[in-house]
Amino acid sequence: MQRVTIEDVARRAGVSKGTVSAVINGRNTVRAETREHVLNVMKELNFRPRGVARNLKNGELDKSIGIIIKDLSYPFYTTIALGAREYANSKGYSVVVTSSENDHECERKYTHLFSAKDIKGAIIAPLVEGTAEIEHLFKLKMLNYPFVLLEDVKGIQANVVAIDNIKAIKKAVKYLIEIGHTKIVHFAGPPQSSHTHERIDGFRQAFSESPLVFREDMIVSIGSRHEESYGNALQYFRSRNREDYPTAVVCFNDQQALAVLTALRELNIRVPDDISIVGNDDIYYARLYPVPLTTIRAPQYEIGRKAAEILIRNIESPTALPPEKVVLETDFIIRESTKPLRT
Amino acid sequence: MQRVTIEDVARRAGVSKGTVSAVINGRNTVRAETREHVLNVMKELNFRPRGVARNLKNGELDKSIGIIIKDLSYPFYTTIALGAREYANSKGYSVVVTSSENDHECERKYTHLFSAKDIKGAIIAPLVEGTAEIEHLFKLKMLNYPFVLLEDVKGIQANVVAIDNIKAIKKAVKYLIEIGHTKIVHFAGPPQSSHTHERIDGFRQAFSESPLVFREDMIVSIGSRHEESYGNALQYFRSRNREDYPTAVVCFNDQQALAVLTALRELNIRVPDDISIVGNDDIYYARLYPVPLTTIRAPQYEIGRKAAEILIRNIESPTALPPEKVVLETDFIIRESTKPLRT
DNA sequence: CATGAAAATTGGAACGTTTCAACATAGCGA
DNA sequence: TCGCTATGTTGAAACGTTCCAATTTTCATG
Repeated sequence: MQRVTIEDVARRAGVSKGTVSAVINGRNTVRAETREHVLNVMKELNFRPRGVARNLKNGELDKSIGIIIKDLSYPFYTTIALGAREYANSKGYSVVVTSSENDHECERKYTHLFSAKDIKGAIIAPLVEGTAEIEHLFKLKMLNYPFVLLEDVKGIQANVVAIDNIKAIKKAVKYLIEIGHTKIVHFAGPPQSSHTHERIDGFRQAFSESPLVFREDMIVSIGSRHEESYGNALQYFRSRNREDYPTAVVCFNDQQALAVLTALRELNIRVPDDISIVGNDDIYYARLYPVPLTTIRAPQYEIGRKAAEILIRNIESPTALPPEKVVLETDFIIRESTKPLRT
Repeated sequence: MQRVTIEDVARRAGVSKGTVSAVINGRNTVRAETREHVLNVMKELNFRPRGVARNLKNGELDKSIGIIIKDLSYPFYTTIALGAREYANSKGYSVVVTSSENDHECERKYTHLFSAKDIKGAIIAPLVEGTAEIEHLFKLKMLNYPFVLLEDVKGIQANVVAIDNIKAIKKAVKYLIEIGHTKIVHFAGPPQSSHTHERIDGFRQAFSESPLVFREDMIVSIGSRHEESYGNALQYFRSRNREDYPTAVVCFNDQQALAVLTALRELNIRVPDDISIVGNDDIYYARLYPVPLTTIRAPQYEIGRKAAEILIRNIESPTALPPEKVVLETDFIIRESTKPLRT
């Protein structure tokens, strides 16, 4: 079955291609009668004009950028997308969002889609599991396709907008130590995120810079998806005696922290009276919780905005620009899920 | 400044267009030396191949659909998007998401973008404020561009996947009446959503089918964005005496309900002891709240999946299909934010 | 009815790639 | 040295639109 083209419509309607084109584009040079007739034929043949061919002739008319995030339902990422959207809109760009849902193949597929569709550039939250599934990023470089990464990826020179996870976690842990906690645990995130590893490093470093000693069992990998972290958290606490509980937990992110809070409620462990909890990201919903979460605030909106700014600068530059790397500051926000240890 | 084309690269590199094309596409018919050289020239000229031209020659290679939601940070919509994504992926389609953020102009712009980029079809959560800002939908129809709406839009024949808001709200209100409530109020949503109007209607009808009488002041429009609803809710309760409080509130959606809960906490009004609260949508985060929200569960995932199914059927059909309209059932989920009125 | 202006229509070039048959070259064995 | 392959490279046609100068048709007017 062949694609229906403007030519088929023209032939069937007994007019020229030019006229059909004029109808499609709503030009007022067409007699009402002719227009009607052509529209009918279009409908009859179920003719769908090929956007691609229209664009080709017209040159660059649309300005658009794409974002590939990891998890469409995690507000951290959608807020970044909204920040990017704000800046992009102010420059006349449209923004389309796409989510890899932690699947490498999807990430690859979407970078391809973007360049194939002439989306002018991309902001990518890259999956960095293991070593080198970054073939597709090299391909983008070959095509001189502008992109900005939201996490550093080893082995590739590229624009990056990131946050200083190590510094952020260190600050949180040091605070907990200051207010008297010694039995502190880090619930770590999924292995395919560079955030996970950086946060673990920060946790370690905080200890090595304190009088306390770090032990391997202070790092517990429980994931960040709700069901998973909820289950793991339940199991973690159930499998040990009350006196072996940590007095403070630093969570990988707020989503995980909410799962942990849910588990603790289930177990009748009070926050912050029995255990202090620190989140990470400062997502919107964590603020609404009746015990508002102490957390590390990542400037999500700002991350998106900055990434869009760099991206658009690169898109609009006629010459290749040297890669930029921006590290944004986090804030440590003390709310009500942490409190000094009673001694 | 002219666009750099493959021809420029070829000329500068002293080879033919065909060879440059072969390099770009990683064909192994090119001598390593030649490849290097061409790549260098590409970089030097900052040559970005035009995806559009590549697609034109190749015909239909990509399968992709787009979704336009209203609010990227509201989980109700992202969950729908994930449902659509699941089905679409199973059929080999990519999915790009876009958000109108309640702006008509954005909605229009994105429908245009999708058809211009040959995204094969769209799922649209339409803004239906007032009467007829639906020019762009008619344009899509003219282009025989396949789309599915997530709310009914008056005046246009189209595929729709929706939920029965009226029935759903009636069920909730009747339940509240059954368990003894008489002073019930509906906090209504923003005017540009058809959900708002349908839910108001449902509320009214529940009363007209009960012994109780409906009064206009039972409908209070407080919006659904957090800051706005939070502020309005605070003001609502502050501006009247305790004995005039409703004993139950039916909220427009869960996001609004969470804002109301926050306001009530602020005012030391207990839920459900002083006031029962019913949400709507059953978003993920409302479940985590320590007083899990009684709510009307919209089958978000299913909505997305069904919409994608209809959309793809239309995309793949060579002939125009008659519009389909699907209404999905909601569940009324009783959790802990409602309780019988003590008498 | 002839005329000229206005309105409507036509058709070929152009957009920037890919494709592929044809051609050129290099390397090798006899 | 001469074929013969295998390997590289070329260049014109094709993809499906839009554009626009040229042409035809319509219509009002005297």
